[in-house]
Amino acid sequence: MVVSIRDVAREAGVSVGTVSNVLNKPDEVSADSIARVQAAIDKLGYVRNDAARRLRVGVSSTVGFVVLDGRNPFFNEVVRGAEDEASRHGIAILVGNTDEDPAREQLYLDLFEEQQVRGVLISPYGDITRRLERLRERQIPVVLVDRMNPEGRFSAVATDSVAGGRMAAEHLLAQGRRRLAFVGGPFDMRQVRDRLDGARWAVENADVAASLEVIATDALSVEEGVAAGRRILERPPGQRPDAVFAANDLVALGVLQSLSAGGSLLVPEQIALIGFDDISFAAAAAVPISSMQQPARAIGQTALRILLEEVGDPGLIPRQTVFRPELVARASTRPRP
Amino acid sequence: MVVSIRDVAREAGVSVGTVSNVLNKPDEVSADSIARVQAAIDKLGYVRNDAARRLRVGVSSTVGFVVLDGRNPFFNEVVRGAEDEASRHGIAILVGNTDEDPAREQLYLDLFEEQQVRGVLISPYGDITRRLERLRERQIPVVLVDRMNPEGRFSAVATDSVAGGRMAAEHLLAQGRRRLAFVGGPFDMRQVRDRLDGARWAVENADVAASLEVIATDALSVEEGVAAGRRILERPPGQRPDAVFAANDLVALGVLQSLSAGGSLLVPEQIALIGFDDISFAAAAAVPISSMQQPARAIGQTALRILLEEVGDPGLIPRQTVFRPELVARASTRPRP
DNA sequence: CTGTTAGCGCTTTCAT
DNA sequence: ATGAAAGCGCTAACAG
Repeated sequence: MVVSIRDVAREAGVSVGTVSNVLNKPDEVSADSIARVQAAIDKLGYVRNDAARRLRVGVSSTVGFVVLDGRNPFFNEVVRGAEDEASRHGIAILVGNTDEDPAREQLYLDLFEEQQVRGVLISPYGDITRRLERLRERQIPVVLVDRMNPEGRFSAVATDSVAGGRMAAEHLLAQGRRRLAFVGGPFDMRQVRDRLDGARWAVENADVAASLEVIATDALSVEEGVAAGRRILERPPGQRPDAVFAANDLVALGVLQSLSAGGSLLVPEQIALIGFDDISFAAAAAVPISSMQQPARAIGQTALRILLEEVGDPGLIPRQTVFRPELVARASTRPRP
Repeated sequence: MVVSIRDVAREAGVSVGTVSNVLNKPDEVSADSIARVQAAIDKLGYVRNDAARRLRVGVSSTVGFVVLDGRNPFFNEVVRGAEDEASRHGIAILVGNTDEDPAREQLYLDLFEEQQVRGVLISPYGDITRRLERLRERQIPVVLVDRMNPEGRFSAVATDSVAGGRMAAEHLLAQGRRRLAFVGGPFDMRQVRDRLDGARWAVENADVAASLEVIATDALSVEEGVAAGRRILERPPGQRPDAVFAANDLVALGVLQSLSAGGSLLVPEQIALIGFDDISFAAAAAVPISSMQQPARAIGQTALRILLEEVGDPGLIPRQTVFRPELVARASTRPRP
């Protein structure tokens, strides 16, 4: 039923070694052999058994990518970037979604380890340095994505979230806003803390008197954004912030949705709004949303490139690649007339 | 360096067979052995070598999912649904993006076949029945996603695109629109043809005199939608359609973006607009976009469930599961005042 | 350049 | 209930 390299060899009238060489080192084989083996492969419909190959060689040609939120277009762009780079090296990417669930994070890491993936890209949720170190002991390099690794134990590719938070808040202040609110959470997500820290710094070091309150959410989702927006609406108008910095665009979209429900349209006249990531849907929103742009595609590409370099040379010193976010100002933070 | 079942056996003072049994059939092993093997596993940090296991048993615990467009939130929801179901069975999903490229479609199918995945979910682009049949010959079941298989050779889970197209057009007609335009393409995508066919049927069988023109795009993307919208804008106002049915929400978002560029805001007053899929961003658009909702999550779940059933019983007769799309009417198709 | 052959680590008989 | 041993399909080392 199942065609093995043996069958191909018999059909082509050569040895299994030759067939293997045709597959792996064609230049060490005569043209004649190549032709006959190819013919046999086509005739028999042979497909190499990757398990056997891996058992022998010890590594696979897949890279695992543990993603924080598979429904966030930002991450999909990052994956896309990694994929682009991977396909150039004949590598496929196995994507595992954790949805901010540590148990699933574990599950996928275990799976990848069993599968002896060539390397792991991960946008980590909790603190899993230990787990990742074990992977590396097993010769499986790890590159952190969308998150720095201050201790420098792992290579990381990310955007400078602190700078991004600062720039976002500075932009709001420059537009004349003074009562800022940061909407986001949970705070055990490093990116969230960093963005808030940056914003806080900007407010504290501003030339003008301004305040920053925190409106915490349970996740970075549209739904949580909607809920946060409602909480703002419930307040008497005088006590509302005059600007909202959402931890990412999904939250921003949610906030916008509540704030403009019923045609009230408070944005940007009464409340300015800025998000983070600059997903493509931010520009198409009811009120085009300002955002801190991250080079998502480039992040994915770079991460994969570094990963492959570490595969090639395990002794490589981990390096941190930091992209600078860029302000994309749109209608949602236009100054009041 | 790398810990094998042999090392565990030695450490625990049992044979490799027993270790294997502890791992796979714990009830055929004495409690004492289980305890000692467990201890040894923990101490040594043993991780099963999936390649060896697979070589022996012949199947893996992954399912491949060949996706048409990884950046379409609709597909991400479908993947999510499949993942939910998969994680319940200890199965991981390997996602491959084709971006409507037949070559990449091939590539991923080859890869999955080499990897002996447990089964394949696929939203196919071209006609690859032959290729899929070969997979099935190799005991790899295939379930089509988001696309029916009229010949009934494969199980399929999809939304009734013809009905959806019909309902969308009927809705536009009911809002008093008469000059409809279908924006979408390419037409070798089955879903696109079906949606158009449904719309055409509705127009031809309407009580009123109405027309339907086709504005073809090269892909179902926001960019292509933008381009199509521009072409509409270039016409003299009298020759523009008074309603646009976009083949999916990405295209609809693009069309909306051109039509409302420069603050002209033709939607819905002059041109009504409806999309397909009801991705979450449709509701948050500049003008909330009406759409034909597909139960994306349920589609993914169902597809995976059927796939696993076919894994268990390869003789199963293929079945077609069809969901009915639901109209979600929003501002973009509000009747003219 | 080609053929022969030894395992990679695991599961699964088959004895015991 | 446990141990011994065969062998899954492949690659790489070696001999020719």
